[in-house]
Amino acid sequence: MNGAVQTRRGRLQEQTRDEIKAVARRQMAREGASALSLRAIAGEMGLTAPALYRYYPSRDELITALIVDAFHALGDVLEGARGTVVAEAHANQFVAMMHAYRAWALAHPAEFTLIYGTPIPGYHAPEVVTDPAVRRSLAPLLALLAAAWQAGKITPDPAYAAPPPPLGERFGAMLPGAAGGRVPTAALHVGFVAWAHLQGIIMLELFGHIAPVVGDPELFYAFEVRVQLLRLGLAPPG
Amino acid sequence: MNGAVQTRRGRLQEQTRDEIKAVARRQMAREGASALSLRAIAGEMGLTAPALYRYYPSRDELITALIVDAFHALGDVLEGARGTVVAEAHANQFVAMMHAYRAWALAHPAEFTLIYGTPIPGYHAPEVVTDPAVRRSLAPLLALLAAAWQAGKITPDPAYAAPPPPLGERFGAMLPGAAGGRVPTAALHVGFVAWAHLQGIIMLELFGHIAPVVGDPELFYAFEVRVQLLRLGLAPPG
DNA sequence: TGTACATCAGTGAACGCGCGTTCACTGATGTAC
DNA sequence: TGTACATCAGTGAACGCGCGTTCACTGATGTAC
Repeated sequence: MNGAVQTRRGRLQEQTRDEIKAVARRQMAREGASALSLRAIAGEMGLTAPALYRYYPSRDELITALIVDAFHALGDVLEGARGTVVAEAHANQFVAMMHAYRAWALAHPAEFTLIYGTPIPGYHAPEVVTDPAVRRSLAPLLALLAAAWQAGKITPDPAYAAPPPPLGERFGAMLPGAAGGRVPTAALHVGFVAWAHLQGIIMLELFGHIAPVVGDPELFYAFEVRVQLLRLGLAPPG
Repeated sequence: MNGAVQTRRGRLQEQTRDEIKAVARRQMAREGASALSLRAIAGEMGLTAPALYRYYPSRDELITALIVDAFHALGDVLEGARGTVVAEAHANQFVAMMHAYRAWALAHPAEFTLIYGTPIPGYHAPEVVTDPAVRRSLAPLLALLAAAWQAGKITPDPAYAAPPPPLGERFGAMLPGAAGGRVPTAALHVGFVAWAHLQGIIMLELFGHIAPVVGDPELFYAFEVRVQLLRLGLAPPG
């Protein structure tokens, strides 16, 4: 019985699947996410295109795998950044995570574009597969939010004191079941907006719309990260 | 001499060029900006592909024309929205313009994506041609900012009181020569950030990352527009 | 330990498709005298 | 007003390319007795 422990062939399969994804990522980095081509990947691996069908049933499923991987990579990076800062320094954790977020996006533009850029024409991601990956990617940020709230370190910007009720209801569902200390709507709202703000700026920077205006995108971004600390009411780091 | 006044053939030329662009826009709306194809456009017009070379020397030049048009369309929409509100009501103008901005993006996702989405692989926009169009698209917003400042209606959020010097220098160059009443750095900074914020949210919404979280993107956006009024220190509309 | 058999990775040819661009051409439209 | 000529829009065939996917196949790897 070839049960939980992997058989030799199984290991090789997985290894090749990983190599395919690695080559695909390299190729996306060069040509952009939408230029992904099975033939080119196979060529670079010294294989013929049909061989790839042993590993992925279609181009779309390969794309899905790359998307899932990208979300997980982002989540790992955020978690890693959080780990470099002592647990009590919530503001410093936020700063570290959001800088890691941007750094990852700049270092892996194709993967970032794959998950947050223009959807690839003709491809539609199966949400059942994608959804857990999305959640995982943002889990470290939500965990920080919940921890900081529980520690009494969050005082949402007054502008978010009373969001209209329909928004309030939805934000309540953001945190997984028992994830946090009943984080209130305003904190979730302002947290989501802070993420959207920085995420939006990163997209704009990546597509060339920030640098021409501000000159130094890194400095601009760092400033905005600190502004988000104010919005969250997290004391800025010393 | 076929001087400034157009010859008959010239008029027909321009008419056909416009039709090509219109068909291209329809096609982008269906298949996405990167699926733009000369053969498909020609087909839909009842022509063969080589015929298009009478009107555009290459696919890339057609794309450039579409980009320039999109920026101008956006600028026109903003200016139009501004015109629907009395000149003294700066806050109301801002609200009207930013809602028109989003409405245009949602109504013309392909054109919006063309100018603010993932760059089309293999295409690089000639900045000399593109740059004036970009400026034109944002001119109405900058004009509003300058007018509101001159009227003493702007009090930038304290967070933007003292941006780091390198940013300050750059923002000074945003306004064209004699455009405004010496709008100070802080106002330009907060204005640019307000634009980036809303622009980023629109991109996120368009690519499907807002609705799943907030339920009602329109409500969410309207809330954020009003928050930007606070950041600008523009009294919110009654 | 050795043999017979099943599994499976990878090949090579082919299908049918679409792409941008070039070229020599036809036939209609406009111009000059 | 009529004729000769130049201009130019559009055609059809072709070039060379790349794509995802299918199919019957070969040959190596692993398995069972």
